[in-house]
Amino acid sequence: MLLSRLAGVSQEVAATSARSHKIALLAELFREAEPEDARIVIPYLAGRLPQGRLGVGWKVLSRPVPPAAEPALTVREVDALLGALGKVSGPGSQAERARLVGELMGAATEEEQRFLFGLITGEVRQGALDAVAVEGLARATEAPPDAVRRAVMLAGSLQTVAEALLSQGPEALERFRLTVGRPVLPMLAHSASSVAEAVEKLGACVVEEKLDGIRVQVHRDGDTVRVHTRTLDDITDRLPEVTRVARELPGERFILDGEVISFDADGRPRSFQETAGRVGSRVDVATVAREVPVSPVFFDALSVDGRDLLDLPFTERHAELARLVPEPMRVRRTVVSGPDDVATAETFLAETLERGHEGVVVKSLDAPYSAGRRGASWLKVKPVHTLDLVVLAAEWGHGRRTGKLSNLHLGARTADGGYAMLGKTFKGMTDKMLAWQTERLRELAVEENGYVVTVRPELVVEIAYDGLQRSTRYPAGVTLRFARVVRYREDKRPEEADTVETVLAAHPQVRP
DNA sequence: TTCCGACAGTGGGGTCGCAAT
DNA sequence: ATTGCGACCCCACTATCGGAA
Repeated sequence: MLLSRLAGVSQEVAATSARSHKIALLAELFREAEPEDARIVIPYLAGRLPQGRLGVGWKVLSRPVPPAAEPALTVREVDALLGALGKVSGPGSQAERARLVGELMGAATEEEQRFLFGLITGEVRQGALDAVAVEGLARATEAPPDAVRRAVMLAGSLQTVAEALLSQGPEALERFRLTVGRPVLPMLAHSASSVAEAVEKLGACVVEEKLDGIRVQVHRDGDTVRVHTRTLDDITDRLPEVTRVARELPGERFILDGEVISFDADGRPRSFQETAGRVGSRVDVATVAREVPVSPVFFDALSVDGRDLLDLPFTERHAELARLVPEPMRVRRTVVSGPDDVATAETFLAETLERGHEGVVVKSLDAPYSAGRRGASWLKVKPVHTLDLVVLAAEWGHGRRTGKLSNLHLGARTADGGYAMLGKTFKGMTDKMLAWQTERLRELAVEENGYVVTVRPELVVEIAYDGLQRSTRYPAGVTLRFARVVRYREDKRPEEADTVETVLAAHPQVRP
């Protein structure tokens, strides 16, 4: 198949807003693809590269290359070139990668260049990623969409399932079963604004502490242990403690779901930054493991002794977990009988926060383990802090926010009458707010430099955030975690905004 | 007809590792 | 040694479509 056909469909998909039409367009192309092309075409149209990241980014791709006049590239040629690109390493590799990119781009037409750029930078922006591609694939092969989704969850990738489906038809789906050693997509939680709201939605439920660490899926098959992240990367080698723990548990074959986190000498959780830094270290793991040891804490069991537990209610999965994993290595929890018993949940949340944790996850007692779309049976609840800050500058947006001032630079007052920037946010704005702030900030503009428009510090905005963290980037030595706009405070003058001092005082455990 | 779940898009900060300067 | 870049961790929120109620 020619790359130009693919790039053309991608454009068509981007041009329509109707999901049903996107699915129809994708299905048509998938039907055309030869089985050998499917391996490439499916992920490309889902906006991903089969070989993952390449070590090539926006910087290298932005160098202009004269486009080819006529489309001639096949998807298989592109795949071969990108495969070679991903393997380049060592001294001189950046130049070699740039050369290969130039070669590829020079063989592509203008439309193909645009598509390749989006594909490699991960910004396809056609309004159709995995979920829509799954629908298209189901349509093309006449397989039930739910069965395809489940197979994708079990295979951990759309690509594997697509290849099997297109070459063997719908019967191929039955071969995708839960297998110890092969990671599956993890079940995720939605958000609720209070435990009362969460318990109201779920009825009888269990409330578990939410640890601020790294999600892990641990597979043990005899002496072999593998540890995977939320995105299914294999991080076994970085976590010798987890391997040791898994080998000592009284079971030969199992899959457990949990979190790794580092505790200090007093048993209090260290900051996310400390845990993440430790887990991210690949060099001299033995040393960092002594300095910042991590502990696995489990909350679910997907498979025990060859038994697939995915479709069992949570209560039964947890019973299996409890047989296998002793108390301190399980997440603390409490059972709540229903909305009449919210007080139990609230007390548990307060205690959990007191112990230094992030919040809680409220889970339905009878829900199966599912990464598919079965509604929200896990709901996380975290405390939200708010501040009144001053807009110091704003950045022009991209994509659907082109022409709008989007990303706000947020400042708190300092003792000397100035402002210290605490971070940025683009979250929480409605289209109406976006239009309004673009107008208003333009009036206040004093300087424009590339994407950044500096303004007179007059606009006060209420910001919600999850907590403070240390920063080397910002002048106060701290920054807001997950800042988002709540509303503009036109009733407030900048002199009434919060100060750096009050921000720091609200988070005594975080020091610059 | 209205409501609501699922999805895509829009980016945030931090840390690590590697190559280039 | 320091800097720049890319890969991955963590993540919130809104708009929109389309099926469920």
